[in-house]
Amino acid sequence: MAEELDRRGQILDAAFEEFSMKGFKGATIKSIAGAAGLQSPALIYWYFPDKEALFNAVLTTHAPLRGAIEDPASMMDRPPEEVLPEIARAYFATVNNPVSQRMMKLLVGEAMRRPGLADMLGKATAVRVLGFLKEYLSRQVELGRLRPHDTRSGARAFVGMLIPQAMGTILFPALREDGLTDEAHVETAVGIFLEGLRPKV
Amino acid sequence: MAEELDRRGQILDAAFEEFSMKGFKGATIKSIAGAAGLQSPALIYWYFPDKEALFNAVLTTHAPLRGAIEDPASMMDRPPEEVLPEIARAYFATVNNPVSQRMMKLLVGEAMRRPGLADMLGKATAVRVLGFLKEYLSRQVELGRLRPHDTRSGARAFVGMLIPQAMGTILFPALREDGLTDEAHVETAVGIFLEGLRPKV
DNA sequence: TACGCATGATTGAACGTTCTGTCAAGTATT
DNA sequence: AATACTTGACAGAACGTTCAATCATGCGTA
Repeated sequence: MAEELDRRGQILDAAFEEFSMKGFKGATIKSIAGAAGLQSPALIYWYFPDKEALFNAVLTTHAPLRGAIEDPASMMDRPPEEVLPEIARAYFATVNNPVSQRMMKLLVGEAMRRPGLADMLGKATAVRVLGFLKEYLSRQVELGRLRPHDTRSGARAFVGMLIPQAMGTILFPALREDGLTDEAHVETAVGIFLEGLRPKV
Repeated sequence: MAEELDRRGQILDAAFEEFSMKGFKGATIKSIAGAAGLQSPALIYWYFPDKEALFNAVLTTHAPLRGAIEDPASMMDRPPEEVLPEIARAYFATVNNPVSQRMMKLLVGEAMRRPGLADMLGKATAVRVLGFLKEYLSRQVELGRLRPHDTRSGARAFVGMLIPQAMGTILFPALREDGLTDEAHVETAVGIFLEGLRPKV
């Protein structure tokens, strides 16, 4: 049978699903085994030493959470009118990816109770993205394409502007009821941001 | 003894602490009883029918989560240069309140796995705040104090700009390492927003 | 004042269930 | 026959919850 080929992968997939839906405590070895189509939960212990190890394996397998920024270096000198919408669209693309959605739910839900995970998540994602954006904004200020400002703040402001719309897809469907599309939001938000930082003449 | 007066309150406080730290599944009746200084977990069942009811009681007692907006009606006609920083500061004030922090951790952590709670949270908080802001921005456009734009987007952008800085205090301490203060961020972010929506001459 | 008693509050022990993790025995494949 | 994998049964602990028994307190009655 083709589907029996990778038992480990089967278990990992089921565990990912279960953990992201119910959390670490809420998902049980039995429910994971059931979701994986195993006849006995004991089989999980053949592939993983314990529940915690399975959880970590799930985390690291799906970990990449590809940075939305493809080629940081090449972006540095391109104008913000091009780069910022690109970043925003890449951001919404990952947010709309079902696998990424599950991963975010899992990470955020669990990070609340695992300071170590929160720290990792913060450093790996937030700091890296904000860090790049800060560098980029500073460079654009240098080039005279943006008004001088506190780029730490600018970076936060830019990614932040996208967050409520993203939360609408992940967590609060009620937010989407006014019908604002991602694309429309990108245009307006990026417009406000660029206009707000346009160099004075 | 004064502290023995309100057993129910004692249990609620302990449960709030435990639930917010460990989540619904992670917090046990025994650990809550211990935190409340009870000799026996059984006593909890004198005051609450079961664990779920205790959880709901915690939620509703601490529920208010006071809207950061004091008097919506009076704000509508005041200029954005005044109103927006006020809202932003009120926002950071609640974010820096330890009780609110615990409540947010509890709500966010649990909302990931309780669609009903997520929906309530979305409607009660997000939609209300965004709704008010949208109205306010529309009114200011009407008054000619802001450039015409999609105010659904504008509202999201404004509250969003504050979120990354807020996450730094609640979830990702690593974010604060660059030393940006709330006040500095409010000034820069509000500045970008206002400049970005300044009416064309 | 003294006594019997109702009532709310509290306790330790116990119950049934569910959980993680183990084990010996099995099957298939090489 | 040896190895890799799979299974049902099971041990031990922890879980939420129940229960009978106890305590403290105040009230009515003699």
